[in-house]
Amino acid sequence: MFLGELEKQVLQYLWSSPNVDAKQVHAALAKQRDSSPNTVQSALERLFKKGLLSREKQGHAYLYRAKIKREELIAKLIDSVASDFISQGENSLVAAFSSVSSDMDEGQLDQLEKLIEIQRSQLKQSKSNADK
Amino acid sequence: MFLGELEKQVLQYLWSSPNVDAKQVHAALAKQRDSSPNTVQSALERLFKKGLLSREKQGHAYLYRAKIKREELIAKLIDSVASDFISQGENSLVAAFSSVSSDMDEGQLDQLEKLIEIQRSQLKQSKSNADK
DNA sequence: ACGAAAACCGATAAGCAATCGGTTTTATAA
DNA sequence: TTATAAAACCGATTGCTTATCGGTTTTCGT
Repeated sequence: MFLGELEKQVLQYLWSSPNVDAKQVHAALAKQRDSSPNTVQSALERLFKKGLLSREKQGHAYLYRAKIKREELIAKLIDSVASDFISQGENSLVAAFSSVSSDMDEGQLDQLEKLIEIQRSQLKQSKSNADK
Repeated sequence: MFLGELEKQVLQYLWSSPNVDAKQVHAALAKQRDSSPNTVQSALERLFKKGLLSREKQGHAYLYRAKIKREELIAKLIDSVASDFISQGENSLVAAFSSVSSDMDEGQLDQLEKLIEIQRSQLKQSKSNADK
């Protein structure tokens, strides 16, 4: 999955302001880039076709929302670039991590361990919910 | 940074067999893809220009080697896709992992924690070396 | 210095994002 | 209900990048 520059900016904006129409997106992006309203429209349509946005008509215009959370998208992107180099069987997410970890210092490793703990407790949580 | 399909295959092969010339790369890739020798040449040149390969003349031909380890490349790719969505100040690698961790199960989290330990001991190692 | 081998150049095709003008569709207000 | 303004949609164009190779130039060894 590849995203162009404008598409990324659109997504960023939609995460911060969900349910906006093309006009509003264009207005918001005016500070960063000088594209015509139609160009922004096209990017929204492209993202919609790619399944990254949902939309709902409101009067004349569609209101767009990101269909995926920022973190989920990043995870997907990571998986897509990493899995090209990771063979079947290897777990690509863990393997990807082992690729990255060599650039980390102690503080970062600490943070990471905290994240793991958080993740563990969330798993416990959803497990007990599943058990009713 | 974006790599095409042939470029990825070339890199993969060079990791498994460093110091080979274009002819050998072409021969090796014949099983996976039906490209002319010149096409493979071009891919090698492109990768060389991108700084991903080094080479050294041996007789008529250059022998190519990957300039970067597989893990390092994956780490770079991850950083490049993730940093687009991560603001200054956030540490993008750790943030990227927080994005990925929600897709992980307990076993993966365990593996991950082991990797962190390994990484920690390597840091200690290089630290004591630095202290002479 | 000759000839074969390999590198390099240039042209072409294909795919995709960005661009935006122009046309069609559509929601509302008269 | 129909006119009209707003927005969606379509199509063409540009620019960038990989893949593709044929053909030419360079280069090394004999």
